[in-house]
Amino acid sequence: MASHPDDLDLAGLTSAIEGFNAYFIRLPSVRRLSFSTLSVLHTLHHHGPMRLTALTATEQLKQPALTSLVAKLEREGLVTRRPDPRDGRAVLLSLTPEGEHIVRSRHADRTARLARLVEHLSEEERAQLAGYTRLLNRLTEIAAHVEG
Amino acid sequence: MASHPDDLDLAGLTSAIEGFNAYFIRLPSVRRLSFSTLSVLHTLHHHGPMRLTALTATEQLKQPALTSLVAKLEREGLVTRRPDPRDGRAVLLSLTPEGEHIVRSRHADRTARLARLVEHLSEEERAQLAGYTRLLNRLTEIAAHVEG
DNA sequence: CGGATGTCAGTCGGACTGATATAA
DNA sequence: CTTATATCAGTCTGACTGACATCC
Repeated sequence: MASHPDDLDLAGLTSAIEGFNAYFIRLPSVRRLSFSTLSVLHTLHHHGPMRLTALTATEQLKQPALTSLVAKLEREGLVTRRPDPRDGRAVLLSLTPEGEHIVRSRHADRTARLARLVEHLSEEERAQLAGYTRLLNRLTEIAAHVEG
Repeated sequence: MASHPDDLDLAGLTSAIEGFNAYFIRLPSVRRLSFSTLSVLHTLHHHGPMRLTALTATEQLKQPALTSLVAKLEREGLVTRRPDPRDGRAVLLSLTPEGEHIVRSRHADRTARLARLVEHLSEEERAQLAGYTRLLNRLTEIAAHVEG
């Protein structure tokens, strides 16, 4: 007799995600980059050019903190700031090629680390894993709609 | 003809995990607790009593930073410090009931948030998701062996 | 003028390096 | 004596609150 779909153990799944993340998040970086810096680079990479206020919504920082962080990133050549042609008050932030490089490089490192883990899985488990990419993207999409 | 197991797109899966984590990590907490604090509580919860040096291995902090962080957590009643009976130099750290409560409470919040997302999945997707728990735990276990 | 966007000033907590006490 | 464990002192980065300039 097949198990009922509602047997899905949400607390157990949550624990599994928490445990895997504790491993997956840790990523020694050559340059010492703060959590906030990496989060800003990640957001700009996926979202494209955006204004400072928009970043306060996704990052966990207030406006003044972002002003100084972005100023520092500009000095380091990771982010460019240009005035918004449509709104004289606003500035548009984008990644420089070097900023893009950091995001891609970290992504590549994570992919390589994941590859080393997957080597130890069975054929069956690898096949199962392949289906989770789509499912995770579904969940992220749903999260974007459900929350803000 | 079934697709070959090696069709597993690791870069795509990595992106999916990164994207989902960007959502899953964010968790507004009533008390203002730093990332490091939460990580220490999480580690002590899962590992049980351990000495300060052992924490420097899992957390991304040096010894002096942990000394002051733990001192603060002790003042706040989240962690207890007692001398290691087997080694006069060392102290053993454990969570107080209140420290345990924080970890459990955050876990419960994440479970509840996940539940709200899962409501929007089809029966088929929910069934697929159920298998993910075991697979993630496998990967975490492998990671513990592969890395240090 | 009222609301939104971003910056400036001052303060504070949290992490680092380097040096130090104590026990194995 | 040497090594390991933890702490103390001083410095610095990064985030906050509150006040402010600028543009819609």
